[in-house]
Amino acid sequence: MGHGAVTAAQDTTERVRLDADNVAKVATTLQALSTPSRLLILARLREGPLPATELAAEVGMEQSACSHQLRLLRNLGLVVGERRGRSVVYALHDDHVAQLLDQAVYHVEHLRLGISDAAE
Amino acid sequence: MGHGAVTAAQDTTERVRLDADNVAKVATTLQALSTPSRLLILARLREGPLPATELAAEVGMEQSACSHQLRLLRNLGLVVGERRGRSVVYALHDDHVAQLLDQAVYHVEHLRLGISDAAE
DNA sequence: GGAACACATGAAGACTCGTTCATTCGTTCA
DNA sequence: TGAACGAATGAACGAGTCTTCATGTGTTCC
Repeated sequence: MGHGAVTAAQDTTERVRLDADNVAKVATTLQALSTPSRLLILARLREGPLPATELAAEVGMEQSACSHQLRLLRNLGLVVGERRGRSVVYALHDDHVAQLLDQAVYHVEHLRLGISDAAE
Repeated sequence: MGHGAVTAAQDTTERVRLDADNVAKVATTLQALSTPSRLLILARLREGPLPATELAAEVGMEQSACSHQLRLLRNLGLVVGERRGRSVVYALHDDHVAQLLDQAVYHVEHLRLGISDAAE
């Protein structure tokens, strides 16, 4: 069963390792999760694959805007798109993506927050 | 228990829930982890509390730049700063922050990547 | 009080990002 | 082939972000 994969940073994991190389990669990847639109896209795809147009409709974006973000997510290896007829069906690339999503949401929701948010 | 699909973050977790309200909060918080400078700051603090100036030195930032980012992280509730003499000692606010960091790094490192990164 | 240190803050500039608009490419079907 | 649909692309504009420079606030010690 779970050979740790899930509980992720727990037993499998070493320390938080951030060599100057990794930092950029991690930052870039996490930036993909740092915008409402992309977050909605990923959350929707987490429930299952979907053609681009339907996806755009469900997250309330214009087709073009959604396509731009999908390209970004594709380039980062977070989602994949496969042609099926005249549609392109998108899906999460990995289970790591799904877990990253889940855990991120989980921890953010459970942060003891005195958040002001307005960081001006 | 395992109602399948998710496995999410541990067993405590429900589905990935992203109401329009949460999305903004999650996105904003994750954005704090989406920049090399802040990622380095958090990673350093994960090893233990540190006065602001030493922190800035260790991550190779100017005092001012570091202070700006620390304010942002403080406003998000990710770090806390406590005055001790003429120094202000910073630390991660929560264990959730530490785990979020660890798991994010873990998953990003393990993503099966055909990443191009250059997203143009 | 005044000097020296530690940190915070404001303003400004370069840069990046996300959206929209218009157009192009690819596929299906009559 | 040509019309219609689905998706990708490029240019461009407004908005936000991160850093630097200069200055302000708070604290310690003489």
